Amino acid sequence: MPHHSASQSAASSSPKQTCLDDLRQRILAMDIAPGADLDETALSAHYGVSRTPLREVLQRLGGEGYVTLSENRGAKVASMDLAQMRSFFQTAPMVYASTARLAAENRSPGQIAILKEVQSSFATAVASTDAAEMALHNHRFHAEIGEMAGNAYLSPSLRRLLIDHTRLGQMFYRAEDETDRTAIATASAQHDQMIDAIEGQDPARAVTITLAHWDLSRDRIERFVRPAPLPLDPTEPQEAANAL
Amino acid sequence: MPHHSASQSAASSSPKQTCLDDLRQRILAMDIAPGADLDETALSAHYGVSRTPLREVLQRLGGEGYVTLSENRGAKVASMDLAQMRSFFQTAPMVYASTARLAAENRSPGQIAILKEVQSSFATAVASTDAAEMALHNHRFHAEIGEMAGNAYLSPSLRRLLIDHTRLGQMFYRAEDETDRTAIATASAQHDQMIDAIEGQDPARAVTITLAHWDLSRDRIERFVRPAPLPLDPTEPQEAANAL
DNA sequence: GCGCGACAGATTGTATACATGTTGTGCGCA
DNA sequence: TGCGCACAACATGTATACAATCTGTCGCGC
Repeated sequence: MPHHSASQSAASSSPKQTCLDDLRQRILAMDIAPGADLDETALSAHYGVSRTPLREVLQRLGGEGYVTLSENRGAKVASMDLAQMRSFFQTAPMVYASTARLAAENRSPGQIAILKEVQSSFATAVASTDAAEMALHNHRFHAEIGEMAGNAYLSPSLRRLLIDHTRLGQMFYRAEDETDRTAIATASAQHDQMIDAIEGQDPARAVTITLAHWDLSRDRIERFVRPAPLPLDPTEPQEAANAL
Repeated sequence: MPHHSASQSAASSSPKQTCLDDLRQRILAMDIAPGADLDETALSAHYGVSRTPLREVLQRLGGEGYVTLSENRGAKVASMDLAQMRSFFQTAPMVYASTARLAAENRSPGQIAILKEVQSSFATAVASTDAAEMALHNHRFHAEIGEMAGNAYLSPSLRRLLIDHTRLGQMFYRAEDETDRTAIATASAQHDQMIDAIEGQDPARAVTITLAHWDLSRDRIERFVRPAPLPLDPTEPQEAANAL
């Protein structure tokens, strides 16, 4: 079996780093399902590293919240049970808003440049309707805002949130109907507004836009979790029922 | 050199687990200073494990925020520079308050029992004026409230905050004058009140007490960072200057 | 005398072999 | 036929040997 090449540009880093990055990406893209076991032997063969560095990678992914480790029972991809969903919706707006505020206060010009580039990649993915790429670039976008915030005490929670948000977002970006496509366009426009607010060091506006962005995302996710009921009158278009 | 035995009861766990727990404890107690390098060979000899599991322990501590890892340059104990202090003070009240609210909402009876036991140990340490034990039991107390909150997205930040709060607290608990001793007694009383509020499922009260607890702690820490100036009139007692 | 480059020691990173523990299977027995 | 125990196959945990990288020092040349 040939090695699974990382889809990103990442050029010439060590095989261990490649493995780390690729596993993160595959988990985010739900290429590896939540709850799946990660077999050390298989993965080490796959990435062409021995088990020793691979296990270190897993330990690290464990620390970042991508996987859960249990003694003598290996690593599993972090699950996304419904009990956690409640926590997710409770916690996300607070952490996102705080991060946006801090990013607007502390951002450096170099970081603005990076953020714009990431957003450009995101827009490209949107144009090409590549769901996985959208979700991944959206992840990078928000992770970069986390970097700007420069708060070592807040970022661990932000990272944990973004993992599951990205995985949930796969469903969002994969959607095909017109309403969803509009929502994605809105989300992209909000990214541009966020860049503006952060670049202009306007914390209040950055928070406002971020919360609007969150509301949009939350609505889409909830719509997915609780999908449109079948129309009571089968002759009526489903869109109407969905609008409730 | 004999093995550094873990001071806690932890009985018969594996040497690797002992190593993990002991390193955490020593970092929290500032027995290993912030910024100190951790030598793999020396530590593996010290704990009687080989470098392989020791490195996994370090990876894990890295994920938890106890140490920072850099490529080909080993592990260092997480530093506590002044740039981060600002973030610490900004972030702590929000995270602590949110955690307290959730703990009051979600706590289970079994967890209440644990919390009371931890608080009992804390009170014992206070009575015996053992600074390191106070700080460690205080850590466990707040970590247990984090468990009660049961929010996987908030707890990473809480854990990161508690690490540095405990390290800063070493100074607090070590203090010797009457004012500080009163503050410690107040802190302990607040713990009892927090248990009450959480047990009674009163989120608002839990938050109020938690914020008061934070304010007390913050004042003590600031007092330490900006110590009392030498009295302009050397004949006057130093306490007066401190009161400003 | 100062700076630069090469070497040596030390430290980290990786691979492989082996030990330990877990899990599934099949046989025997009630 | 159903339950339980033993064993085998497999996966994880650990140790040791080796490779690669970094760091400090010495010596050479400018």
